[in-house]
Amino acid sequence: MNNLRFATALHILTLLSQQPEELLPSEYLAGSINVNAAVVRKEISNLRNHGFIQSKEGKGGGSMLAKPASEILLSDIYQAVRQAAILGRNNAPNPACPVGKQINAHLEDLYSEAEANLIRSLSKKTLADFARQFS
Amino acid sequence: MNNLRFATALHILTLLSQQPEELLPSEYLAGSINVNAAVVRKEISNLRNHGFIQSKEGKGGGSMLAKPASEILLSDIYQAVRQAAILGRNNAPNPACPVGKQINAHLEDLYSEAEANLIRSLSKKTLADFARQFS
DNA sequence: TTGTACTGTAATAAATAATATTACAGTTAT
DNA sequence: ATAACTGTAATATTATTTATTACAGTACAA
Repeated sequence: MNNLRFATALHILTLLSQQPEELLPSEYLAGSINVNAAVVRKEISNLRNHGFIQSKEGKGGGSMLAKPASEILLSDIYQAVRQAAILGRNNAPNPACPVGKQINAHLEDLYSEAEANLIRSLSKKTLADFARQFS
Repeated sequence: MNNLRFATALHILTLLSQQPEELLPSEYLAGSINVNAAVVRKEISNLRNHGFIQSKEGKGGGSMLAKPASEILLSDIYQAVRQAAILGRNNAPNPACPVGKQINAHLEDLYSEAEANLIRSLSKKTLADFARQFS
């Protein structure tokens, strides 16, 4: 997660939540976020697959929220853009070493637990809570 | 944190905690972890700066824990290798947009809160707790 | 006092990952 | 038809991470 995806996704969703009746084009969203429109469209595609957004093609098209901002948890957004374990990747340790042989299993346990805690804490806020701060 | 540093650091410290009286050379540690010895020495240097490890140069030298494993919290290790916010980086959004102008401040708040929760959860386990699983 | 086995550190290279750019076929409104 | 969009893929660029190499410095031990 040393990347821009969470910030980008949340930015997109915040903008959409402010005009929930409007179809906003990707160029407009990209202009506010200051990234390339193709990047925005790719993230929108992901968020759409997760059911947060619906889009319309063609002239006058764009994207809007597919459900109320109050029903989208920040943990849902996190999980939609999640790519790797929160505490990082593992090595490929030496299986001939007693520690090396077992460490990845124990690291995985630790990572899942830490991530479950993170998700629990993010699930306490909705997109609506986050977006409300901007009005 | 989409990297190997947390896993590497915890692996080093686990090995050291198993032979708390011995000076273990970086080549040996690197062999168990299966990374380059220079990488191990660099991480050791960082962990030493944080007071977890002491090293001895020269023949017969190596590293050992500088304090009991029961006094090293997993959150301390996390903080020693931490490089970026847990939820990722921010964009450089358009300041002409009302959302773009404010979003980074709100993201920072969210990141700090999430990170504080993570640290709290990691602080409940010590290196000794983690290493105990291997015996 | 010399050889051996280490550390500490830096410079560079290589590999991997993330992002930007470009392009264009397909869709819809007018 | 034309214009304004989306969806998606291919490629290029940039950034980040890791590996490699090198070597001066330190300490032990014969």
